[in-house]
Amino acid sequence: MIPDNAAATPSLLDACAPVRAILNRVGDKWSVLLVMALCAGPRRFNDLKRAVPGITQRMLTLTLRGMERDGLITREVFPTTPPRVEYALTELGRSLREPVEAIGQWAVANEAKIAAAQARYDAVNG
Amino acid sequence: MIPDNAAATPSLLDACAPVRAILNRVGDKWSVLLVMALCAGPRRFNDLKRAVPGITQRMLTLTLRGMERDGLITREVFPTTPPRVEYALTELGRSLREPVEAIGQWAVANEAKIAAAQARYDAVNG
DNA sequence: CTGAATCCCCGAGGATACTG
DNA sequence: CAGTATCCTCGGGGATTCAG
Repeated sequence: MIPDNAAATPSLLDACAPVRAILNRVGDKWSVLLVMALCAGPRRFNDLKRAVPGITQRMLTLTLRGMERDGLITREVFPTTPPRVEYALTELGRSLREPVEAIGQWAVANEAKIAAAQARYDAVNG
Repeated sequence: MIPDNAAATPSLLDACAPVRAILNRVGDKWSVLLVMALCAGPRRFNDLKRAVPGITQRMLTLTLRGMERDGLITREVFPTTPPRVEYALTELGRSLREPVEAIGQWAVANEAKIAAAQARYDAVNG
């Protein structure tokens, strides 16, 4: 529960509300992997399942649903037999790649520094 | 557990390993709020606790520890009575602000689109 | 004041089986 | 093929208490 003084300091938490919603998706392991998997073009359900090793059907469905709800991907059903469903990034979803890749490049660029810092920290502490 | 065919498709998951480590921190609610709280300058423990409404002592401690281990912040102890500990962003921590703010600006810029997409989705579905 | 330690709960998410 | 339904566990994280 938010304490009583929340109204006195709303700026930080409230201002970040929409940002955090995005961060929850961006920080989500499966979402990021799916965005990357969909960069090349539309893909089918089981195709994505194979492209993202380790994901379960459940999480694939849930993540795709969430991303579709956020308008990041589209879901197109072809009424064939067997059924066929294609997922594709929307313009919005593609535009998300840029800032996400900025984070990714920061991570790659500073990977060594972070590893060194961790090694230093672990050496001093247990 | 990663399935046996992990070795056959290592690129996607493995290439993202360091990135995901960062994303776990960037996507972390408390980490982001702490980075923002520390932007203005060094702050003390209880000062941060007040600045980030809703955070518990436990999570504040754990998050600060993690960020210190990653080399994002420094922890300086002043052997006074009562004890006094100041936390501050490192150069690395400050450099993280840029890509994080890129995400933030994307979120703000596309907030309306996302809300609209969600409203559309919710109108069609339950 | 700055933590460490403890308890506990709840929900994300994995495994499995079933359906249109 | 593309999901849905069900069960279950595992750990993140909140509340509380103790310590230096």
